[in-house]
Formats: sequence, C-alpha cells, structure tokens
Amino acid sequence: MNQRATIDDVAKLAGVSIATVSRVISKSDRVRASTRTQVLQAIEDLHYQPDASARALASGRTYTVGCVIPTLDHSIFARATQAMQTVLSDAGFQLLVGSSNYESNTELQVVRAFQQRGVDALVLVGTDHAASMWDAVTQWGKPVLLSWSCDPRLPSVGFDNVTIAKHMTEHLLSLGHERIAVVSGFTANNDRARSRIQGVRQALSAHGLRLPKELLIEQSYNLHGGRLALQQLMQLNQPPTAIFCAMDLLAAGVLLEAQRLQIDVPRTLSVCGIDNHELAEVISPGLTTISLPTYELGRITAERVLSALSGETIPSKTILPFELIVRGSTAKMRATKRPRISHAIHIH
Amino acid sequence: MNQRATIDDVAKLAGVSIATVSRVISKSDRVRASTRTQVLQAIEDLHYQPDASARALASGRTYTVGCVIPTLDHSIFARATQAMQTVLSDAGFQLLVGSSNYESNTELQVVRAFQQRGVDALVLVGTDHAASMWDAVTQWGKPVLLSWSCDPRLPSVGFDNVTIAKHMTEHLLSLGHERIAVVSGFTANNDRARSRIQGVRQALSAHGLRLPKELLIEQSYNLHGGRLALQQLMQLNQPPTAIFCAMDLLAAGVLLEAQRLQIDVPRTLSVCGIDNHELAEVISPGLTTISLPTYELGRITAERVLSALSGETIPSKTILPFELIVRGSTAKMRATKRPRISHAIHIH
DNA sequence: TTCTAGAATGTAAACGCTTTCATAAATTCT
DNA sequence: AGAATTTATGAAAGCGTTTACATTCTAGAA
Repeated sequence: MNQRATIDDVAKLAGVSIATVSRVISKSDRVRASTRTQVLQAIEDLHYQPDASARALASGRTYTVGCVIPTLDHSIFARATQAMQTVLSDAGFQLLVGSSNYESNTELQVVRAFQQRGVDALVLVGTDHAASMWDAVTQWGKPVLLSWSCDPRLPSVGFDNVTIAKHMTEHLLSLGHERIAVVSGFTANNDRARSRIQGVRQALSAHGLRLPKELLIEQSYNLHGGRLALQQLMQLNQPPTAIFCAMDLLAAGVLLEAQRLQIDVPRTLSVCGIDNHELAEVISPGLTTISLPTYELGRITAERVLSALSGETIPSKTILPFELIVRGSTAKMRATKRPRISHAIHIH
Repeated sequence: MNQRATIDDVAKLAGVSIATVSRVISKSDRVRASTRTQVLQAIEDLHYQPDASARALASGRTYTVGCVIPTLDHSIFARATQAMQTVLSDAGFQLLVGSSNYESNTELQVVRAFQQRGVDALVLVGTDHAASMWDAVTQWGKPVLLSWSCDPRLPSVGFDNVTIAKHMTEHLLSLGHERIAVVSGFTANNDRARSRIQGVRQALSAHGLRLPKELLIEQSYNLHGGRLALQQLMQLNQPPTAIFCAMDLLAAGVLLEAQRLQIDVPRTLSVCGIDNHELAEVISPGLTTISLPTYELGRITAERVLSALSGETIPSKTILPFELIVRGSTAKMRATKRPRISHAIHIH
C-alpha cells in the first residue's frame, strides 16, 4: 500500500486532469472553487505529497537556497544561519547549509554541489573566495548574495569591519593606551579578520602611532589561541598595555590566561574583543566588545534573497550598525606602571 | 551561451550515447577506459554539471539527508549539526537542516517538507514528537534515526540523560547537600530536560530524599532564565544549598545572578550544570558540569545514517559516554550556615 | 435562443536524467 | 579460426511534475 500517491492518482480520484491538480497545488492559476475542493479532498484522502524533484525538473525551480559558511561551530555563524533558516522556511524555501572550514577549495566544491542541486540562490560569507569561485558564481545567472562583508561584485549585507575595529581602537586610545597589540584569528581566507586589523592600523596612524610587527599575533580562532597569544605577548621586552582581539573568543582566551598569569585586567592590561559573544557578558571581568546584530544579519540577508527571487532589485550594499559595549576589561591606562607578570610563566 | 549543458550535449560531443555518459557520471558501471576519458573530456569542455533534480527523479535517490533540530542557536545542536554535515558531505550527501523551535507542529511541517523533497533519510532530535509525526515517520519506508535520546521505536544514538543527571546529583549528595533545587528549561517537547529531572529524583530517593515542588523551577533556556530562577529560589524561606541546573546556560545565569546578589558560590551555594558549554570553563567560578561528546554524537549519527543507506543493519541503540567535570562552583556543604543574601534584592 | 468572450479544464510535450533490455564488440576457449 | 562467453554500448521507456496550447464550459449580450 505504501506506494506514494502521484498526481495521476489524485486526478483520477478527483475526476479531473493532472493539469488541474497541478494548478491546485501551485495555488497560482485559478480553478473553480468546487473543483478545487474536490481536488483538495482527494489529496487529503490519498495523503498525496507532490514530489519535489519532479516539480523542480519540470519548473526549473527548487525552492531551495544554498548557504556556505565557514562553520556552524561558531555561534555567530550558527545564529545568522538560524535566522536565515527561519525566514526562508516561512516563505516555503529550504536552506541548504554547507561549510567550508575556511578552505576555499572546499567552498568551491560546496558551491558546485549546490549548483548541481539547482538551488535558486546562493549566500556566501565574506569576500575571500577563490577566483574560480567568483567565476562559477557570477556567470551563474541566479541570485548570489554576500553576507558579513561587502564587495562591489555582488549584492552584500554585512558589517563594515574596518570602521568597527577603528571604533574599538579609538576607545582604547581614548583611555590613553598607545602600545596596543592585536590578536587575530588566521587571516587566510578571512577578510573579516584582515579588515579588523586594518581598522586598528588606521585608527593608530590617525594618532601618529603604528602597529609594530611583534604586537600583531595570529592564532587559531578559539580560547586556546587567545591563551597562546597572551603568552607570546608577555614574553616581549615591552608588553602592550592593551590588547585588541579581533574576536571575542580570542579575547576570552586572553582573559583566562591573564588570570592564570595573575595579570590584573584592566588595571595593568586592557582587553577588548568584537562580536559580543555570549562569553563576553559572563566572563570576569566583563569583556568590552562590539555588539553585532548577527541574527539581524541572517534575517535581512534571507529577506534580500527572497526579494531577489521575486524579481525585485535589491540594494547592492547594506551595512548593519554596531554598538560599543564597555564592560570591565578595559580601563584608563595607568601612568607609568608596566604590566608585571609572575616569574613562573610556563610556556609550553 | 549560458544554457547549462545537458547530458545530450556531452554525449554528442563525446560521440557516445547518453547511457554511457550516465554510466561515467555514476562511477558504478564499467565503461572502457578510453571511452571514459573521452566522456570526461567532453564533460570538462562543456563544464557539464548533472542536474540533481533529474537524477533524483529518475533514480529515486536524492543523496540528501534531513535533520530537524530545535534550533541552531544553541551551541550543542550547532556543533552536532556541524559534525553531521561534515561526515555526510564527505560521503557526497547534502544535509538539509530544519528547526522546530521546540514546537511539535513546526517539526511535523518540516518533516513533511523533507519528505516531499525526497530526502533519503531523516534524523530527529529526542523522543518527544507529535503522534502524527511518529506515524509520518515510521510508515515512511526510509531510514529514520533519533539523536540525543533513545527510543525503542527507532534506531537511536544519544545520551542516557537519567543516568547523567543521577551521576551529577550524586556528586552533590556526596558533598553533603540535601536541599537541592533543580532549574530546568521548559520540559514541554523536551524529553532531555524531563529525563534529567527524573535522574535527580532517582538519585535523591535513593538517599531517602525528595524534590519538593518549590525547589523545581522551569525557566526559559537562556542566561536570563537562570537569573530568574535564582531570584525565585532565594525568596524561599529555606533556600537550597545546591542547585542542579539541567543545562549549563541556566547554570551560568544562576552564577551571574548569585554574583549580583553577593551570594558566595560555592561557599554558601553550590551550582552545577550539564553540557560542558564553552561558558563553563570561562565563567568564574568555573562551572561543575558534565561533558557530553556532542561533536561525536553528530559524527556517529551521520555514520549510522550512511550505514543504513548502504543497506547495513545498524545498532538500534547507541549510548554515548559522559564525563563529570568538577570545577569551582560546587563544594562541600558548610555545616550550619545558610546562604545569606543581601537585603537589597530587587526582583523585577 | 444564439453568439461570443472569458474562464476553466484537458492534452501532450517537455524537463534531464537512470535503467532495463537488447545488441554489438571484445575476449577467451577449443 | 570459430564458438562461447563476457563486456561495453545503445535504444527507449519511464520518473512525476509543469505549462503552452487546444478545447470545452459558462454566462452575459444580442
């Protein structure tokens, strides 16, 4: 009995042609009310579910949107993805999620797979993509959006990471800090990280300062990376008085390691991050950071996708606002005092 | 020019029939090496990409797996989903992610949508599902797996939440606590939460204790929920000496609120959670919790799905191990001292 | 009543593949 | 070399829809 009912079965039971059934299913065309109820009844009786593959083949539309993110395992991406999923699903679209792990080859493969699957639109994260990827995507003929960062080549919804980082840096500068270190995730394939570093540089040079090589550290994007970064910085002859972390997770790592090394934050060292990760509120001292509306990012991106799919022209660039959140981890620079660290630093 | 090439184009260019091209694409059938290279060359030249919808329609297989989770916005689900995605993607499958927001109607709709899309298999979270859902799923004829919790009705990969909670409770009991409160997320449509409460009850009654009504609090599953819960508990005539939180996020909320209320954790109040959320390590005092291998959960679930899809029989029940992680938030019960709270509690 | 425009419905041709079955080619054996 | 197998390829029938176009109703106008 468990042969799935087809449109023919429905047509037969309702005493109409399959074309009529099809019309009822796709809402669009007008069908006489009485006929429609008959058909719906038959659909009900047979538990008929239209076959999406067949519909896709016949119509060229899959009602599917592909999204490639670095990983779901960072809450900011997970949150934005959740938002997209919700919006799209409400509109009858299914979100396909792929992850690149920050590898451009993987990303290209995922995009290829999505294109084979006939997704109606594509959402990518950031602007760092293999050249072949840009080709694959710009020649494609269906809507492609960028999220998180903006690029003139494609309609984008994102943040202005340079400005964000500049803003944060100015906060540090306004507190009197001049020897400011930067801790970032690896910048390869991550334009967000690079832009943030650039933002710091701009803010510094606007004040006649610069970012010395030894104060720029790239580490893996997790707590441990933050810990390692602080260890490195504290080995310097002249450690920084403030550390700008490009992501909160790194900042949290720095904070934890500072605690272990008995460095007093913020008295002898100010630390800040970006993202307003859940951790920022919870860790002590509270992390000064910049809050980004990541859920909104996902929501708006998805809405843009829907607009594009219904033929509307969409803004080529949408920059979302951000907000500086000052918590306990940053404070006025103490005049002469240099950060003191215990002798027992154990670097492994 | 941008008409996507079809299998016919490839066949023509390679001078073979479409059947042969199809064989080359699907790897399986043997094709003479020389022919194969010709075809591959043609595919290359035309940038041919097989149409997944057409393949699905013709073969009845979509190489797609649907997964319905409560939300991506909790890191434990995001992590497990990421793991599944990775494993499936490596095997040439695409993971479709849907979220239920803990609503069983939504869940049913998502499952229906997945079935229409012709997913080859389905993964569900937990055992709480609408009756119609169980029907829709058990009659379906394709593999369906449960993750997170186990149920005899379907092959499952999950945790034994009762035992986990019992274990944690025994930790509290061994520290001398007897007046133990439970803070949980809402238990509707969440068997994990219910099982954990049940585990506490079992451990208590094994010690001749019970869980009084006023010490069981259900709150929304986030930091704020934890805060509210502690406020409620501290209004009691006889507040608990220890709080078992069913999820770390709630525990973190409790900890934060304790800090605000100047309740000394763990001296006058012990707090513990479950999940080993990132927060647990970062918050101070460090949160005593139980670590669950969520990434493994996703990985193994996905592997089971693949096995089932290749016709193997899979274990009907796989319970993953867990580990108690003792940090600073739990300590020996102090003899007579009752938790003291400042007079200035402001409940809003 | 008859005619006619417009709405409702039906017919049949795609859509781009997979797969069975038949046939042709290559290989092995005698 | 020819028969008997085995292997590679091709022809064609679906797979379950959508949709252009044709046909049949319906209802209002003449």
